[in-house]
Amino acid sequence: MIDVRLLRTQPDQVRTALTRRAKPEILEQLDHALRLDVRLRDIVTERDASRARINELSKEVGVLRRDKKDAEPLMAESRTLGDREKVLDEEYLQVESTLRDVLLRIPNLPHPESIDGAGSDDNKVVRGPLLMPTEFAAHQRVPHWETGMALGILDAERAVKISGAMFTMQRGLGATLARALCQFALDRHADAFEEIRPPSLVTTATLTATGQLPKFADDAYNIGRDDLWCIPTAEAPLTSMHAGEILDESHLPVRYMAFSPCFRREAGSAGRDTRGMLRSHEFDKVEILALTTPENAPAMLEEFIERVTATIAALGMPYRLLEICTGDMGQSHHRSIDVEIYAPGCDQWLEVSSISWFSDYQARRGDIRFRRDGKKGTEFVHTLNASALAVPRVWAAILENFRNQDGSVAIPAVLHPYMRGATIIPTKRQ
RNA sequence: GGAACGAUGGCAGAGCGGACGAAUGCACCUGUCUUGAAAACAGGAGUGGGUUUACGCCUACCGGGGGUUCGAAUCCCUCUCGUUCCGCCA
Repeated sequence: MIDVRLLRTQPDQVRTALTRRAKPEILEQLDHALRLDVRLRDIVTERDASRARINELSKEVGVLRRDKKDAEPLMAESRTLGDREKVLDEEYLQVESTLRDVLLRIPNLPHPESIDGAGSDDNKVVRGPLLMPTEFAAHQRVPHWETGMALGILDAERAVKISGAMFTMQRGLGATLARALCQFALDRHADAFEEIRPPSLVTTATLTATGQLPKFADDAYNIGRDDLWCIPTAEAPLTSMHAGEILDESHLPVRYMAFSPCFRREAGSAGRDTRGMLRSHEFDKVEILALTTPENAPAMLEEFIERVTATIAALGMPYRLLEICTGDMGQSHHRSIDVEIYAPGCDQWLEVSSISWFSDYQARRGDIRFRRDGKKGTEFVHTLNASALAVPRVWAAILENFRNQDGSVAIPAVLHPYMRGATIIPTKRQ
């Protein structure tokens, strides 16, 4: 959530920043919020004054009563004020919830260094491609779904039978490989991040804090009967761990990592990437996350970029980094960098990690604050997170990059420790 | 799922219609004392909102929401969560 005070005191600054997002309707929302804010403050002022008078009266009534004097006129005045207050209260609640709803839908201010652009075509490659061979062999130009089926490690048909379209299933060494990727990613960051195994179902408040709700409700699975949501990423539960808390500065940064399943309805993407492992309703991911002070956030972003890049590079596949432009950034994002791996079989750059800095946007929604040592008052923390590794796309890229001439697939050396001795996924006949 | 009890400041724990933002203890901060520390003594200290150039003033907050009342931490209703017991289960 953006800071309503900033909007109130520096409306032009906020307007200019959000204009960069290239979505005109945002500016209308700003004006709406501004109008509601004015009205809300009027109500609060009148309501507080009324309360003050009631408090005064009730004290006087107490005194008169004790002295056995007539207090009825004061009581009558108080009753009248009470009636008025009730009316104001109702309007306050109504205006306040409308304002909150409007504010929750206004996106974050982009970072000054984020590049301007209208959509994904304007994203800019800022590093790489690295580890890119001059050319790929013909046997690498086979899409992973064909290789996966041929090797018997991917069973898309049965996944569809069990769960419907856009679900997938790995078997045998394919399943082991998927789990190995998780274990590998977790181990890469265990030096600095506490491992969490969070719940996969969370409350509405939790998904609101990170920004998935209320605006993107259609993208998430809702368990209406119990008012719970399936997490689209571990970012949601990890961020909300400290919701409503005031942390000591000395405890920052807080660093967590988690393996979790991720559930996405993929509303609006029907027909896209339907084959294979590139887009599905459920997938596994290892996420890293930090809560930090505003001044330490840029360094944390750099650290996240280096950590994720090093993890991906260790797998030995071609990759590049993209700076996401203002028009393509997610609602909560202040700045984002994507890591993509090249998959020669389907000839696509696959997004396997998104590294994001949310400034205080999520912290304000989730009410996550910190207190500076020896200082009064509180400030909102900054949140950052990154996919350490998104399993299915990396899995797919491995099947394409490391496919041998005979159709078998070599397993990257860094994963060998997690593969029960396997170094290759052999063809069925072997 | 059933029953009982509970939820108060960083923690512990009083208060059960009026002077209660809330006793007391611990922890914390600042003084005095001390070469320094401890102890002792004195004092200070919560969060949000509104208003003010500012000192400040007002307001809300005793798990959440609603009600009764001139007035609610305190009475009533309701929800959530916790503990214990029973049932059921991985």
